[in-house]
Amino acid sequence: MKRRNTQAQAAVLQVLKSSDRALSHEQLQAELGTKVDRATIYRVLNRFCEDGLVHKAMDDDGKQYFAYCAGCDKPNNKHSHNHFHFKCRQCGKVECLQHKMHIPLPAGYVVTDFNGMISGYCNRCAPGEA
Amino acid sequence: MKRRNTQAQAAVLQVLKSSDRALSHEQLQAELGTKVDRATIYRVLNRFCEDGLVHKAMDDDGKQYFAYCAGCDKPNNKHSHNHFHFKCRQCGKVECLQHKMHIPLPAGYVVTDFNGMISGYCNRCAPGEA
DNA sequence: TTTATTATTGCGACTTAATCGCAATAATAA
DNA sequence: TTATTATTGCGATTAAGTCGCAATAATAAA
Ligand SMILES: [Mn+2]
Ligand SMILES: [Mn+2]
Ligand SMILES: [Zn+2]
Ligand SMILES: [Zn+2]
Repeated sequence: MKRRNTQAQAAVLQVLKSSDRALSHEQLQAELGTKVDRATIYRVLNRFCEDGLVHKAMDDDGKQYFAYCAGCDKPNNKHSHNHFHFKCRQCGKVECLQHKMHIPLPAGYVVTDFNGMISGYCNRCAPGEA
Repeated sequence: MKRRNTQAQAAVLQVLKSSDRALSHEQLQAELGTKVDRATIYRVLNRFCEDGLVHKAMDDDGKQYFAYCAGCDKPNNKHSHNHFHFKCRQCGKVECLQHKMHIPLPAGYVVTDFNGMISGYCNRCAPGEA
């Protein structure tokens, strides 16, 4: 299956690239308007994930967020998403955290994917920040 | 709202306590049979989570798994779930990993929840383990 | 013990997020 | 140009979890 350069993909990628945070399908749809179909957005995002162009993060509620791969680790030239994401319970922002993780696994275990999400309040929304 | 001791809760808790892994709603229902209703299981689990008796972990597919709180951290006597979970793509097992995490956050950020899930292959299922 | 209070349950309907089938469209190759 | 097929649009469908509400049962009060 060779990939083609399409309008829909370009549009989705452009939105992701110019965002400083991870976006939900909902948010992407809002940006794209009627230009791209709902199901298409999902399919495009999944393809981007397969290709390692974008990564996905699940929140506590089982909703997925997508971010363009910018600061991702590449140990021996293999793309890896070993960083956490932070979701603010107040403003809803989801952002990639810088810190790279390494989790010690039991012997014989093999990692294929990593999903880390921390929920809480960002600096703007933190309570007691009168 | 004061809690009551009910059949349903006792049954669910017993299954969770006697399991060495985190269980999905589906798996719990299978264990419990017709003894406890579907919606009740969900409600019981949510109550257990609120009470800090049990913790929840999301997998890549947005499906939740529940584990009885055994080896959880308690910094200054406050329950905290700062450990990862491992889900085997082959056998489906979800287990709590021992290692406790501490993620450095930007200044002013406040954590309320933590969800970490690693996917891959367990020692039994790892490919190339002929 | 009996009665009252209300947390909890069972059941079906509902919501939300995401996927799927399939015919139509449009990138790319021939 | 024409052919090939990856991709799209659209509606239907799935899957996981929640909700409303009347019935039930755990606890407290009498
Ligand atoms: Mn990445
Ligand atoms: Mn715990
Ligand atoms: Zn915020
Ligand atoms: Zn396994």
